[in-house]
Amino acid sequence: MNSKIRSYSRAQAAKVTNVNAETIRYYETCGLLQPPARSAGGQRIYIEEHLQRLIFIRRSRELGFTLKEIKDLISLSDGSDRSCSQVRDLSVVHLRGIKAKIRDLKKMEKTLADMIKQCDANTTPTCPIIGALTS
Amino acid sequence: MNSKIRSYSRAQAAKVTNVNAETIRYYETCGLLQPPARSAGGQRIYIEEHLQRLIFIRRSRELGFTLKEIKDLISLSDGSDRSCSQVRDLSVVHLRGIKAKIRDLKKMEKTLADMIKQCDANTTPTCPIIGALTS
DNA sequence: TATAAACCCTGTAGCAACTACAGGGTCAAG
DNA sequence: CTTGACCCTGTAGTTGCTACAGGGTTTATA
Repeated sequence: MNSKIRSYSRAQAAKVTNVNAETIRYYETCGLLQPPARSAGGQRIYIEEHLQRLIFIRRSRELGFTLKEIKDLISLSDGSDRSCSQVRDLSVVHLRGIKAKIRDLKKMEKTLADMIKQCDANTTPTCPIIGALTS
Repeated sequence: MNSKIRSYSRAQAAKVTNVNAETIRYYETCGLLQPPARSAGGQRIYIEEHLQRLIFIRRSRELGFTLKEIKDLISLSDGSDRSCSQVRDLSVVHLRGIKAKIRDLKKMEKTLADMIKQCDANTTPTCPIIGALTS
């Protein structure tokens, strides 16, 4: 027993999660990150749970989700008083959007891969990347 | 012959591309969209090429790319004086990022799909979505 | 062909999501 | 017990839009 909980300062949390230290504070004011405990002197003390959520937020942002959408997604897992059918409906909506994003990214992926192949073959690169997402 | 080029007002372009009319003007000031021809009265006249680029920009934004990154991607195809190896290197970098995004989205997709299945089975949803992108 | 509705122009101001100070307090290593 | 690295709050700046305001243009229609 006696398992100590590892804690982190803001700078440490920033380093581990790769989220800017100021941004961490911002997410707290937005209600995206639950306010952490404070030291006697008033400094924030983060734990693993905060780090996990920060990583989730960062990766979701990188995938083009808005903070509102991320709040929505988080609320699916934070035990808020939501009925099973509400969870289902919200999930279905987001799942549709995610599938569309995967489709678009795969088109881009193919276009770039082809472009690299062309370059490797030393043929003139026509680089038709715009076409990838217009059809 | 005598094939007429179909042209569009800003509002028409906005409707077709699903990009806000003000945003279209913004992209022009940013140098993301080439300035279109103007009517005698000074109003912008867009053609197909503009619409294609606008759709590309919108979809890329939805996928989390910054305007700078999009400018970069566009420059791969606009015949700028870039060497084949430069095109290759830029493509490789972006390809890596795109593959990572696809991986993350697939994790989210699986998590949400599982959640929906759970809900359909009427079991208590534990909704572990945060875990999806933390590992 | 007059005239009104619907659109466009530029410029500027507002919003979301950060990011970066300023001016001061806290903490821990030496 | 000091000194440097960090933290606090608040505010101001940046990016990427988005929405006016005040005026000109276009077009449908009477």
